[in-house]
Amino acid sequence: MEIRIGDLAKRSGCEVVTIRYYEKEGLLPKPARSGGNFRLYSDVHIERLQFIRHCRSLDMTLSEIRILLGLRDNPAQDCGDVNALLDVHIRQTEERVEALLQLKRHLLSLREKCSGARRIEACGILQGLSDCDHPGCNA
Amino acid sequence: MEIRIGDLAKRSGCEVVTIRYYEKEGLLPKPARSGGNFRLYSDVHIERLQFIRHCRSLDMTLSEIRILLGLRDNPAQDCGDVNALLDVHIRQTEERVEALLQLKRHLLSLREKCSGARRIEACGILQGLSDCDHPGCNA
DNA sequence: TAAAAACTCTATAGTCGCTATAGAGTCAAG
DNA sequence: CTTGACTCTATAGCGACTATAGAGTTTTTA
Repeated sequence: MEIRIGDLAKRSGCEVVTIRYYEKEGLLPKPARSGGNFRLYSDVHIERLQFIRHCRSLDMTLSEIRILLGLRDNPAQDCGDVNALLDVHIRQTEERVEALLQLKRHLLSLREKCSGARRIEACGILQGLSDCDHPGCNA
Repeated sequence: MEIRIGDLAKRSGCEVVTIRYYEKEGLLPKPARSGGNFRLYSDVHIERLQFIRHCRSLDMTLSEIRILLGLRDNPAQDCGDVNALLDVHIRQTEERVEALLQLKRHLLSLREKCSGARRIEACGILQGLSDCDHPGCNA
């Protein structure tokens, strides 16, 4: 059963252009072509694209996904590398959550500096933004 | 007191190229030039760049910062817009934290599928990544 | 004083993961 | 047989930088 790119897009929940982009990036192998030069995809492509999209939904980068696909294509290897990649990814996610929570605390404290509407020149928020406290800044 | 771009970079904790980029983007006004065509910055530029860097450290986009700078340059206006911009930013931050926590839960459950090192073809993680459960995917 | 090192200049291309556009070709239904 | 939906390639744009090349300027060192 061979399907065209539009059907593959619907099945996988991503855009036609994105599929062509994955092909250009070497994540999806080049499919067969019809007489009119349309791409024809088979089950192998469908499953592989779903794998890619699932990884993307987990916020993995395309180069991480490239690595996982490479591992997947060599099934006799040890899967310790897969675990390691995932562990790194989990740790990065935790770090980003921490950074964002810190950021939010900072934003909330800034927001408290202006209680109501007044003139810009008296606004505590803008004044708070001028005071420099970020790393590397020697003001 | 006029300083050159390298000193401004050190003071503000950002790179020389970034300062030139901000100038090109209209966030920093064009500075005076020395006889040898070097940029010469004054206190006004220093303070403005610190404002920009502080906003960036709060993860604001350059267009948000452009708006804040515009408000700052018109001090007679009402500062309700500043508050509104910040409120939107805080809400976006909360949403991103929520999304990342969800993501982390997903990654952790995936990680549990592989307890130790075995052959790739038996690895529960890669199999978990093939099962498709993300929105829009009809697999 | 001259050479070397450090700094600055402009202009251009690359990063990532797409998204958008233009202009042409292919195919199925009315 | 024409309309409309689909597909093709190639190219440019997004945001916020980063990197590079090649030239000019200033400061330090010998």
